[in-house]
Amino acid sequence: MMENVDTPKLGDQLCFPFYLIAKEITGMYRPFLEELDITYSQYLVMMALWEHEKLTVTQIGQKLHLDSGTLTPLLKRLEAKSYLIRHRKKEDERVVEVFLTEAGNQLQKKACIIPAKMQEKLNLSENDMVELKHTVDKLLQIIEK
Amino acid sequence: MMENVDTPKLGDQLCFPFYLIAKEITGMYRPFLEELDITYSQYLVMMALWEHEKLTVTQIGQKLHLDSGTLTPLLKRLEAKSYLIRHRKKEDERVVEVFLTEAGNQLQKKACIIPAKMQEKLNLSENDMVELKHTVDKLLQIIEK
DNA sequence: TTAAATTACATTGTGCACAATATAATTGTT
DNA sequence: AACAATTATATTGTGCACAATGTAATTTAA
Repeated sequence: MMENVDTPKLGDQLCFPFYLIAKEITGMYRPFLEELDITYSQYLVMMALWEHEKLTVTQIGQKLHLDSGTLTPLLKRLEAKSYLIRHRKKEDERVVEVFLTEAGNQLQKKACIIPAKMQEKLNLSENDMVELKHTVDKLLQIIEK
Repeated sequence: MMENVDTPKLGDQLCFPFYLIAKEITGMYRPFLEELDITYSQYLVMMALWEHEKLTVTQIGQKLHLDSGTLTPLLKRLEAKSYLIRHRKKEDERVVEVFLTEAGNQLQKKACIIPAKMQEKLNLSENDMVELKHTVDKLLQIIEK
């Protein structure tokens, strides 16, 4: 096993399965999210706002590991759909605060079914789910060291 | 645990850690791949070619789970760097064959160190590595059902 | 208190990823 | 042989993801 270590092969490495899984999982979300007219990344932002209601761009970036180059246009699209409002803070005009709107709050109710739908699609036992989450969180800690 | 199941939260779900891990891992490859002047996706294509030398666009797409909309421009960029050559098959002009060039073959020698460098960066025990690969491959099978 | 450094976003440019559509060649059917 | 269906790739358009750079506001320090 692992013969010919000096040739990088698709099947040998950890990176490729993770790349694939991330793609496949976001693909599995797509049909559900299309009904809400949002993308997967937009869903991540909305989840952050459902938990906090008001966040600065920097705070969202820290939570999602995204920079302003990604977030600024993404937030503008969510604002265009009126799921949130952006405006600069009075006390410090450098920071842009992002507020959940009523429409954004309503969206949460539609989104509630998504986790259950996904769990159904994945069809993992509660046990496998917990184990997998544990493994993955451990790896995340290592990576974020 | 898992209180308040009807609100999708970042921390509760499997999708977000996988999204993060995939991003972080490709980010870890970036400095090594920059030395070869290729991106992570281009590295995947090159790995496929190092194993086979000649592949059609469809075959590459099947291996990497990518469609022609992604592959065509990507392959053109690799061709511009002269790591591969594309041309249509004589017997069936619909299919484009992709050939590894000598420069592409030379690139493999530079790439050989990458897996070891990555393993070092991740700093996982051989045991953790095997266990993780097993978990991940199992999930991939479920997803690809 | 003014210059320098830092902070927070925005902008620009490159490169995926994928849906939808287009095009051209081949294959299958009658 | 002629037409329809299929196949393989290309094109177009949208939306991330991220590096590099720009800009304006704030903070720090001499």
